[in-house]
Amino acid sequence: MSADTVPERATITHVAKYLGVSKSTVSRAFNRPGMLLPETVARVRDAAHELGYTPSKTAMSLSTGLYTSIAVVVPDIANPFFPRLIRAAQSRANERGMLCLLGDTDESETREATLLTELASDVHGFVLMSSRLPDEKLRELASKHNIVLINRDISGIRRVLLDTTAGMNAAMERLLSLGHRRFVYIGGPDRSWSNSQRLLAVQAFAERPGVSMTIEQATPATFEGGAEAAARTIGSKPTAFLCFDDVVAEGAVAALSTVGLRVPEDVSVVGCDDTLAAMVHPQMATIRLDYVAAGRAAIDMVLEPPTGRIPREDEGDGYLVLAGQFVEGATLAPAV
Amino acid sequence: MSADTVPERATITHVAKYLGVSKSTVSRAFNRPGMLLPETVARVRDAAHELGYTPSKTAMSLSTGLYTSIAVVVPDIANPFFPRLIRAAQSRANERGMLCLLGDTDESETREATLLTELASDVHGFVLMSSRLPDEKLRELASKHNIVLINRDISGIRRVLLDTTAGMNAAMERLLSLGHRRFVYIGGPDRSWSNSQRLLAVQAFAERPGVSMTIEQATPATFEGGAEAAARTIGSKPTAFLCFDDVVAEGAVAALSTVGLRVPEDVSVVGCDDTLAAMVHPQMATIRLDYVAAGRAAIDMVLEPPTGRIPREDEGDGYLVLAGQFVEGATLAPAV
DNA sequence: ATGAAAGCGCTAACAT
DNA sequence: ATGTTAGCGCTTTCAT
Repeated sequence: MSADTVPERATITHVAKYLGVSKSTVSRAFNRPGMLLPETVARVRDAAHELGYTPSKTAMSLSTGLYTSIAVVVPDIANPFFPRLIRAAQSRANERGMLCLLGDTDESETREATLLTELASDVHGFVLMSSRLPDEKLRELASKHNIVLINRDISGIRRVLLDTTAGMNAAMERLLSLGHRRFVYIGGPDRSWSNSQRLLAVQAFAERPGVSMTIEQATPATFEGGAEAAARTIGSKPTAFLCFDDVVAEGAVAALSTVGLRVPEDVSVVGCDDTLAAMVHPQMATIRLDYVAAGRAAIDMVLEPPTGRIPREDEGDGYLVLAGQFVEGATLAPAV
Repeated sequence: MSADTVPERATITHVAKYLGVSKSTVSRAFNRPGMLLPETVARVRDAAHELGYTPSKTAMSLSTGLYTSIAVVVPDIANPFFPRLIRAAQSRANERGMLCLLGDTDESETREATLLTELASDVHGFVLMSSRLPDEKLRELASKHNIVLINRDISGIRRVLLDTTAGMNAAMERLLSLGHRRFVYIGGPDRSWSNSQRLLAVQAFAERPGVSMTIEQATPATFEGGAEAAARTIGSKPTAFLCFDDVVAEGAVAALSTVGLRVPEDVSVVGCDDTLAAMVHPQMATIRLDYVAAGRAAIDMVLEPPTGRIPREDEGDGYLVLAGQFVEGATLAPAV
């Protein structure tokens, strides 16, 4: 416990010498035990255990050209949208014998690009969550590297999409049946795929006869941004708020309360992504996403082509849409 | 974009041949540019750029014995306590030219131990956040590997502690001055250092004359667990709740509301860790932690001894306590 | 069934 | 200032 030097790490050579066998034998005892006498395998394994030998993945990778980690890249790990996705990815990666290298780009495009090229020669592939890179850049990168996208819809690049359209529609339908007519949508990041997708659903809904829809953007898409955006919409006397995500939605609840409007008695509020909804009071109506399936699928996609082959554009494969589901909450009530 | 094969990755040899120089020259152009003619450096860099050459960290590590990633290990990345810590660590690691390998152990002791030994030969060191391993096991591992702990207090092992004692005391003092006398503490995970620490503060406070303290445990330490635990304490007619963390606190708020008690009019509630507090309404009083300092410090500690030297037990060094701060919220009011 | 030797991409003495 | 060589820990032909 108070050693001043780190004990030398046991290598394959140590084990080989210790046993008086060749390095190949030791290697095979782990990778191709079938090639060896069962008894030899046992002897090697025992010795390895005794000496505390663990194969160096670094050396293995260099020798085989096969890499054991997958880089998972996110714009901001503290955004509650990502942790569950990451957990699912990491868990699946482990099941498949892989490690996850985490890259937080701090919302920076250049940081993301740098990360990609720097890591390219040392990972099996990439899972890019909500990438901030432009389409063309992503296309270029995907042609060189093994890349899977989450929540970016670019044809020709393998991707998994957490689609909230159906969930949003269900939520709006429900609000309509509760008598709501004057809606507000508090949007999120401009360039984000999730937001454009949600916006589309909302705009289509706004075409309904008798429905009015005020659109405001939360900048940034945080609690405070949501609160400010919500405050700006109060003039339109809305009775129902749809929000980019749960955090923005909580901000809206706070802003409404500030001007004396209670949720759900006076105004109904719906969040999205189910990040906070189940951990707040009153429980928020939201759109639930299948984070586990998404994270798993992304990892399976990166692992699928042993070589980082990119599917041709016309292939239906390499493309997965997971539909989010509307879940009721205590933030919903009949329109006043 | 629809290539069926991955283009061969450029290596140092390609660049060397392309330029008609030796591999050493290419290597030096990147690592010891001072040794070369400025013009040579430029030529090499241009060629490298042209060929799309990026040095392989894998090869570099194998050659130098220096590893470029730090393993960050957490029991559950979806627990909101960790993401900000991870972000800070990852950001600091980047500043120092390092990568973060993420390990989510899914609360499993064995998984954690396995991860440690498997990764040991391929990373520079480990940051173990809220490790679930027993003290002795941790001591043993720390004697072999370069390990830094977050929120585990084991003498002889370098560690950073997010101490909430002062913050809890301030919170309790504040509640006392608001006239509260009948308290409840909803505790968290049994074996957790954070919980024992909080429990200690609470128990000391309970000694105050006139103060009553009911202690109940949230199992698990989630929204639901918090709600159930809170419900069990209502018989003691408490007016103030202290909770293991913000999530548990929100659960308590929900449970109180179920029995018709409003926060803060009837009961005051204080959370901990500031994970949710600023994103919910009403804003929760909580103990704010310096996640950035903690994450940074942990990385700096792993990086500090170029060799993974463990400080002797009597060294004051390798030990950092960061005191959390009580922050007011809208969940506080005078006792009824 | 096992061993010997070459090589993965890079760095670090040791020349020159 | 640059080139040569050996070697990091492992896998993989190719022998035996």
